[in-house]
Amino acid sequence: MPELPEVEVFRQIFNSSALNQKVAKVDVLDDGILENISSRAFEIRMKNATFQATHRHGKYLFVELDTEETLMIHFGMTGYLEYYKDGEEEPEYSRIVFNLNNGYNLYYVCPRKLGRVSLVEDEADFIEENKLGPDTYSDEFKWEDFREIMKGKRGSIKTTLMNQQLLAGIGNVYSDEILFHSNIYPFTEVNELNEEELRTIFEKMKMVFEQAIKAEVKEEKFPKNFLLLKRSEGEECPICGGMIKREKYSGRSSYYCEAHQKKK
DNA sequence: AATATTGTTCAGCA
DNA sequence: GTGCTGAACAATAT
Repeated sequence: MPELPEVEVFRQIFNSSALNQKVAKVDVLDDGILENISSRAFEIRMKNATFQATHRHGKYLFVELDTEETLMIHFGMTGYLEYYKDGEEEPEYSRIVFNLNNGYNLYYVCPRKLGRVSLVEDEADFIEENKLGPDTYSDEFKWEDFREIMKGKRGSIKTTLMNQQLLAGIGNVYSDEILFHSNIYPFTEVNELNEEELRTIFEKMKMVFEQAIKAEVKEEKFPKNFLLLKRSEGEECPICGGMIKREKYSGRSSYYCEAHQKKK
């Protein structure tokens, strides 16, 4: 479930491993992952490039190269990165292998092949072309911006939070988590929420992301009062002891506490 | 064997 | 234009 915190942790792992390394050779094992570029062109243009810097926007990871291009990585629902010394066994479901000059390999692994990788000219242009909203964990993203985005919206708060064109980075799991800590029922209409409730959602969003990144998105390191450890019908709410319910919405499961996230 | 899972995109409809 | 729903994409775990 690579949402904003997972991608941020992937970025940090990338920074402490592959950053500043030079690509000796790239193997594309499945060209269905590549977007707008052939595997042959990708392999040629990546060869001898050096990874210079990383940025994240929402669920997207960007790696600036020393060529005039930027590597764009999106993880879909099941993607992740692995970094192993050459000679060790290749992870199952590897789709792209970056052989590096330092004798290590960086693997883009994606069992369900819903991720996308591409080379783009410019990160800012990519964000604009894809009409992505502001990154919700950026320091530049303030309460006033959030309030402005929510103004006049009609749909449910959960769908609105997950709309990448409004806000970049929140998916199914973390939208549930944010609303859980905000004491708000996920299918409340945005226009039914008052300013105080919106403010709470904004604050909890920052808190949830900060905690998740601090925990390196490892289950055992999460605060014990997090819903994502209890995503199953009938579990006990770690905040109030109420019952955790599940509701299907457009093919996705939402979990919430019946007792402290009441319908309006 | 059937179902749930996860993110994005798109078609069809109100 | 906005928002909702379901389907499609892929492959696995239960």
